[in-house]
This record gives sequence, structure tokens and C-alpha cells, in this order.
Amino acid sequence: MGRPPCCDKLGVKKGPWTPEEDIMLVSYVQKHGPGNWRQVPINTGLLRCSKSCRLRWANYLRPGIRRGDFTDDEEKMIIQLQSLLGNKWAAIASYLPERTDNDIKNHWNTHLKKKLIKRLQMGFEDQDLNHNNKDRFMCSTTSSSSSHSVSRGQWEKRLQTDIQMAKQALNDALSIDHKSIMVPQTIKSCTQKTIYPCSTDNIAKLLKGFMKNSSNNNKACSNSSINETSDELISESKASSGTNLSETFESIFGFHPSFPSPNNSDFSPASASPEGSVFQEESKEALQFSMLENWLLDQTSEVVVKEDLCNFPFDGDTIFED
DNA sequence: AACGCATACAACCGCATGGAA
DNA sequence: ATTCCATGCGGTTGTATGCGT
Repeated sequence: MGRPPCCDKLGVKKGPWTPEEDIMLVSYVQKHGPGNWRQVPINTGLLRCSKSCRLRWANYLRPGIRRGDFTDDEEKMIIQLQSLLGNKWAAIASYLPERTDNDIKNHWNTHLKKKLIKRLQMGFEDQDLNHNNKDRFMCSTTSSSSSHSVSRGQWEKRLQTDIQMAKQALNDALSIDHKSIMVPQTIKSCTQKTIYPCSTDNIAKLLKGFMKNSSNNNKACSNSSINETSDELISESKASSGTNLSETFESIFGFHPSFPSPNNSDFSPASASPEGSVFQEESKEALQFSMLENWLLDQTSEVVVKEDLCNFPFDGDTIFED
């Protein structure tokens, strides 16, 4: 019955990941593809729980992630999507394929929420309080804790407004006039051709960091086949030290970082390595789907989607503008 | 230079859900 | 039908870093 536990809590390492661990994880995913996370700590010798490995990959190491400053457009999109979807960070992230839900959530909590609160406070001081708006906002910024006094009637009214807004947004997005379709990234993922930076920087950073230390701890990785790959990586990174690290990336992942990633957010071993046969069925389906999708969507749609969202008349828009 | 506080972000925790055994 | 695992998600925490005094 059932399965053995994914990892015993004893002997599981916690805290920040080291470059060595990152390389071991990247090497493993390169060989076997993402998924089956339970096997990752077992096969790599990483003293991490499977969950931690998955998170590290998803939020930091996987190709296609852009880190650093959020653009104004991105911030606007987040604000608008947040007002539309609430704290559904995964859903919001699907509209911003370069960003992870964790990143968006952090950015919201550290920057945008404060910005909006400040802005709202200024607004409320100036004019009579619009309780509906205030309540609605406070609700969305307090992780749906309903400790504040919103009567049921108000809540229902607000819900209806939200539904109306969602309908409106959907209508706008689907309208022929706009000729744009809002397609969450989860649906588009198979064929999206938009070029966005892979996590080259992240890999490069970790390689750089590793190179600094590698001189005295080359032997750090000392078990199983994965370490052979790690050693290859180390020697490769040494060989290319001072040169373009994206070449190293290319050799690791089998495609150049400036190219579109084979499968949007997910690393696709099917296209990166010949032994990724498990994914071949998937890619067949993806191919079929992409034909349909290409028929349904033109390449400009994403741009239009972004523009639509940025122009969508949420109250957040006026709040956001500085 | 040293200290304390604030901020940003990576990582963890707990829960929900779907699915395999 | 039941148990239990894998995964995904959102909330929270811990730590590194920056900044002011």
C-alpha cells in the first residue's frame, strides 16, 4: 500500500543552496529531465528533500527565468492581474513567463503592496473614502484575511463587481476588435516562440562562484555518475573561465541561452538530449497542439495581451502611476 | 568602525488535490 | 475503498545586504 516516504527528515540539509549543490541538481536535470523529484536526492547524493530540489529548480535554476528589476509594464500587469485574480500567484505568473510565482509574490509583498497602500492612503486623505474600493484593496493585500469589518452585503457586491470585471476582461481579450487572446502560459507553454533570457545568468553566477571555490574543493563531489558530469562541468567552467559562460551553458543544456527555450518554462530533455524518450510522446502531442495553436494565435498575440492588460482600466492603474 | 534597523529575497512549511498502489 | 505519496500552491520565516546614525 502506498509508497515509501519521499525523504526522511533526518539528515536533510536546509538553508541556502551552494553552487556545488546547484551544479549537481542542474546536471541531474540535464540528464533526466525535471520531474520525479523523489529520485533526485537519491540519485544525486544531495542531502536535500525532493521538495527543496523541485523548488530550487523551479524558482532559480530552470531556463527561462529572468531575475532582477521588474519593468513598469510588468508591475502594472501584476497589479492588474492581482486585482483580477487575487493572490493567485501561479496564475499571475502564467502571464509573465519569465517570472516565477515566488518572485512575483515577493515583489508584490515588498514593493507593490507598499506602493499601493501609500498611494491609497494619500488618495483617501484627499477625498471621501470610497469604502468599496478600500475594502476591496485591503482584502487583497491582507491575504484574504477577513478580520476587517466588511458586511456580507458589501462582500457580495464586491464579488459581483469582481466577476463583472473578470467578464469584461475576458470579453475584451476575446473580442475580435482587439484581436488578442489571453492565453495563460500554462496553455501556451508548448509552442511559445517568444525569446526571453534563460537563466544563463544564474548558472553563470553559480559557476563563477563555484570556480572561485573549486580550486580547493574540486573533490567535494565524490559519488555516483552525476559527479562525473559535475566534474565535466567544473573542468568546462575552468576551461572557459574568463570567457563567455554562456558557452558553458550551451554545453550543459544543449542549446544556446539566447535561443528560445525548447519548452518555455520547463527544461525539455526531449530536445536537449537524445535519451529523453519519455518526453517524445509529449512533444508529439505538443506538435499537434502547436499546429492548432498557431492557427488560433498569431505570434503578436502575446504583445497585444500585455498591452491589453496594461491598458485595462483597473483602479490599480491610476493608483500605480507616479 | 560599529551598531541597529529596514529591506529584499531565497527557502521552508503546511495544506489541498490528484493519482498510484 | 482506502491509504499514502507527489506535486503545486500560497503564506511565512530566516538570512544576507544596505543604509543611516
